[in-house]
Amino acid sequence: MKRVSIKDVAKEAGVSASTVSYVLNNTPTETISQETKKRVLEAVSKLGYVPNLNARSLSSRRSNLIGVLIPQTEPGKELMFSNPFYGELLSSIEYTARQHGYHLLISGTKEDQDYLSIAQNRGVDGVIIVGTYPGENLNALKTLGVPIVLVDSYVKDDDFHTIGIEDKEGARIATRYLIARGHRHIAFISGSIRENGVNIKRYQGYCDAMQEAGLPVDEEAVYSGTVDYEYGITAADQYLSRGKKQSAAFVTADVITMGLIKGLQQKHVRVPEELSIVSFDDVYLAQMAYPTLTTIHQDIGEKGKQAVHLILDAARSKEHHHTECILPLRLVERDSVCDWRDDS
Amino acid sequence: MKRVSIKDVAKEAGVSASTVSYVLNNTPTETISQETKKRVLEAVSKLGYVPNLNARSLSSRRSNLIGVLIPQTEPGKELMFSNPFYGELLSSIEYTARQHGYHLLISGTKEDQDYLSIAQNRGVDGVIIVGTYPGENLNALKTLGVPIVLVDSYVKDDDFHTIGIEDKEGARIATRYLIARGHRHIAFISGSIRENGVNIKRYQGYCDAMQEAGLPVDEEAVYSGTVDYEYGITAADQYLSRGKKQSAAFVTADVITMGLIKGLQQKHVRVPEELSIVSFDDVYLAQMAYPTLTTIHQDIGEKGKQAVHLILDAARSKEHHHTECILPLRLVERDSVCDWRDDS
DNA sequence: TTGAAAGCGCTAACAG
DNA sequence: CTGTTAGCGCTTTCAA
Repeated sequence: MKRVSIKDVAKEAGVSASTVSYVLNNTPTETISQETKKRVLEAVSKLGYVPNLNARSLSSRRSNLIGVLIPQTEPGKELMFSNPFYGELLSSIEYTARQHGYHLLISGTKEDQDYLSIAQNRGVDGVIIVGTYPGENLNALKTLGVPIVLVDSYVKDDDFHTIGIEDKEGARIATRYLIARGHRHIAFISGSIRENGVNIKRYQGYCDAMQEAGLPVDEEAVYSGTVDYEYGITAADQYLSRGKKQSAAFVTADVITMGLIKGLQQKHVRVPEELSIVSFDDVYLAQMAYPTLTTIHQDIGEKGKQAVHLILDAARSKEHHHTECILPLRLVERDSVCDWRDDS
Repeated sequence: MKRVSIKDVAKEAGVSASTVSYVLNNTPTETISQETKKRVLEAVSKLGYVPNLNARSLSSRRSNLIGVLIPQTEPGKELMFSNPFYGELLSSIEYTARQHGYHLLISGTKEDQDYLSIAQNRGVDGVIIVGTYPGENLNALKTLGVPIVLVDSYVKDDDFHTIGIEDKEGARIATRYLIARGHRHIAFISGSIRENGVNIKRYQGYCDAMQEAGLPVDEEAVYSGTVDYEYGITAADQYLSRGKKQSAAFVTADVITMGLIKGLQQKHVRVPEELSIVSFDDVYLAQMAYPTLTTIHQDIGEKGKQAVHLILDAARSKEHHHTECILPLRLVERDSVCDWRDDS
């Protein structure tokens, strides 16, 4: 029950505490004889010694901890996983971190909350921030002096590394695809369109594709709410009450699409016959859906992996050149789109 | 950039470091004058002081950290969130912990990995373990000397607190419901059936209900695999290759059911007309499914919340009486079940 | 009501 | 090649 400390090990092995430390950390500047090393290792396993990482962190100023900030989608909501995207991303981050001997300190965040202290508190070695936050909050984080990776944010700042995807291009591909299938009235349905967020880029891509094809962007065809299932249902209602004017929609998140389809089905509107949909993300939901979702695939696992690597690399090299990583996107064709045909 | 420490605050306020500590912790044994308190607080906010929790943990032996161990469903898989159940549970745990000033240290675990050290390392104040693990691994955790909560495990041990649901009863309710709807050949489809796991209880509940009704439990009607979408598809294939002998199935996880339905749809088997399904969990998937899932609802949010409370209470009271918390279940009727009618 | 001092467990110069 | 020493930032007796 009594914790065994480095001193106990030292005593057992008949060496000093620092020697034990050197052996355990493979300290490059010190060189220990095989004999001593062996004795120390034996003492360690005999006593079942496990280093106290808090103490280590105190004196060495590295914690092997990575802080992860996941946005709470909605202020009122307590759950951060209303979108499976976060779960998949977090999985990948956790796995990659663990491979490298790092642990994860996770926290959801309320908009108004000062998440700076969370990190500062624990002396994390780096912070991964998912989503878009107001700039002033981010600025406070700089004072931490550790690498910070922004996932899916277009905040440009030399002090932050970023990892994202070709949001605009993805939206363009999606929209073009619908146009190629004969659709001319195409809705854009997304979560909130915020400065430096992904949705504004996707909106631009959507507009670009429409304009390229000489199609007007109708104000009424643009739906914006929150990134969750419930909003999808709401959007379905709005679509119907606005007169069902589009034959296709580009939706910026699979989870919204799920709700949209559900909402439409409840009103006996068929997908894709009456509304073709190209979605975004390709989370596992996309295959579970009925119909399965034609969607812009992003490699969420890779996103998480790269985020961790950015932290580790930055921590290692100590250089402060900002790195930007953009992952490619591709369209996956499934069953939520059909050709447009004139019913009138 | 330079971290401000308690000493800086002390200097600024013209008091000693210990006084600052007293003020910040509201130490009950010490009593500080309003005047001093005010000066300290002013200095804190002026300097933007944030306590270093590692240091605090070192000297006070509490870390305000809760360790959470999430099983990696499959040895080969790197992702822990193949089942949205974990995401929802973790959300709730995180939220509750944060409300109480605790942070979460999460880790996936490989079966063979010694997750003891993860916790020991960081001096967590408690550990929440989700799922079933081999007993010997758990025993090692006892040496930590902190409260441990087992979620969804039937390991009985005075050193562990447990939180779970009425698995057996839930299965009984589900199976009885199918029987009441006229079904006589009912499949049981689940993840691996392990000692002390939930599925063995659910299997028992299934058997009980069958026997009560005088129905035989057919070996061939029992399918067991892994708790994921892919297995559901596999189970669909098996069901067909074994001759489609059952008119209904009780499936022990919504995520498996999703795969099952998909697998059946691919083979043009209709749900519920050809196979009625009662599922388990009622994760958000259940409503997204087509058809929506009739399923045994469990309150995942409550489960996470209680898990955290068990830790906090145990840490506070220092008593070591084992607490057991069992949450109720109920059937939610949706669209994946219909009455049996004789087609032959 | 406050401060001085010891120490939590570890690392990192610096000696030897 | 190894030990001594001095902290890391905080809490907590104990004394004043």
